[in-house]
Amino acid sequence: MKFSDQILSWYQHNKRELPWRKGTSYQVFLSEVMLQQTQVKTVIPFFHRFLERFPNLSTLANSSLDEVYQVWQGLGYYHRARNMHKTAQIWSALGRDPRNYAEWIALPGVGPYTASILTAILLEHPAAAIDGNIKRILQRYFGLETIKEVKMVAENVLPSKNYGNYTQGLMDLGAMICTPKTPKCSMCPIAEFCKFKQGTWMPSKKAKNLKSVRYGHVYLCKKEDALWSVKNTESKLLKGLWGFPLSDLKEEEQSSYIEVPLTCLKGTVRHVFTHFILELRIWNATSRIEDVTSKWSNGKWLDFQQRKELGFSRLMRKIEEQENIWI
DNA sequence: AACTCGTGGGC
DNA sequence: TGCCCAAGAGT
Repeated sequence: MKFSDQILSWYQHNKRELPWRKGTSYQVFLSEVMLQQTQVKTVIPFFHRFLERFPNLSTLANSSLDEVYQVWQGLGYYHRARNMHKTAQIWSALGRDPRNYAEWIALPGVGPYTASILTAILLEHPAAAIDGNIKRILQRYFGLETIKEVKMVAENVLPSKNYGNYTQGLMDLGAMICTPKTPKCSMCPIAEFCKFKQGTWMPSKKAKNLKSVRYGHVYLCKKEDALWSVKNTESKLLKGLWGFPLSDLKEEEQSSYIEVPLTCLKGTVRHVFTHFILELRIWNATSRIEDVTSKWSNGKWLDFQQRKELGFSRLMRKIEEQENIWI
């Protein structure tokens, strides 16, 4: 049996029931954006929450970007929220669904993978989507090294129909059987001719990435029940989200960034990002309200209830959670 | 072409 | 625990 037929046959009997399968084009699109670099299990609650707030394309297109950030908060990679909002407006103005790969990939936040899989699932046109799962399966099965080889093979093994099911079949196989660590080869429908299973191919080792630490300071100023809060419009990291006044980040530990005698250190917080570790010192800067509010002048006094209505990053929520202890 | 961009699952 | 890495895209 052909490679693609084995995948299709396995998928028919083993597919996962996921909330976006058999959904509208808008729902499938939303799921694909949320799933970029994010596990299915993490996405599911966010997916439902998002649809509750923005049930269809036009409600999203007509919303404000801040509302989108509010619903997206905690999911990470916030440029996705920004691009989704833009794409919704373009798509909504178009008045119909994109008709092919070129129209999909022209949209902000839609790259080669997302454009391919939407073309396959929604249009049933041939398109070789390559994500982490599919790359891993093809590399193992055919013993491939470079991404160039993977792309060629992916095109060559495409079926002649059922492109959506075939692609999702590969994804499910990658997520459930052909996992990165300890794949379940005994349950795999294509183990017989797999070069990895046969032991004739092994993945090349990756250089391990050493995560550097960056240091900074967060300043909490309290007035009655409110904390001085600012929206990040400057740095790309956590852009568009709200938080508390944050110093520039440095490679070395440093004394307080603003030149005032802050003596009331309340604690530290460590937060792990993809490419670095952030360590912040948290200050009670209430005695320096003037300094802080003039340096971060575009802020607001927000109480707990008001902050709940805005998009805060997980990092800032972590700090906020312990506010009562610290202040 | 590397870097940047979040957060949490899972082992 | 610390570490890899997840349905990648933009620059």
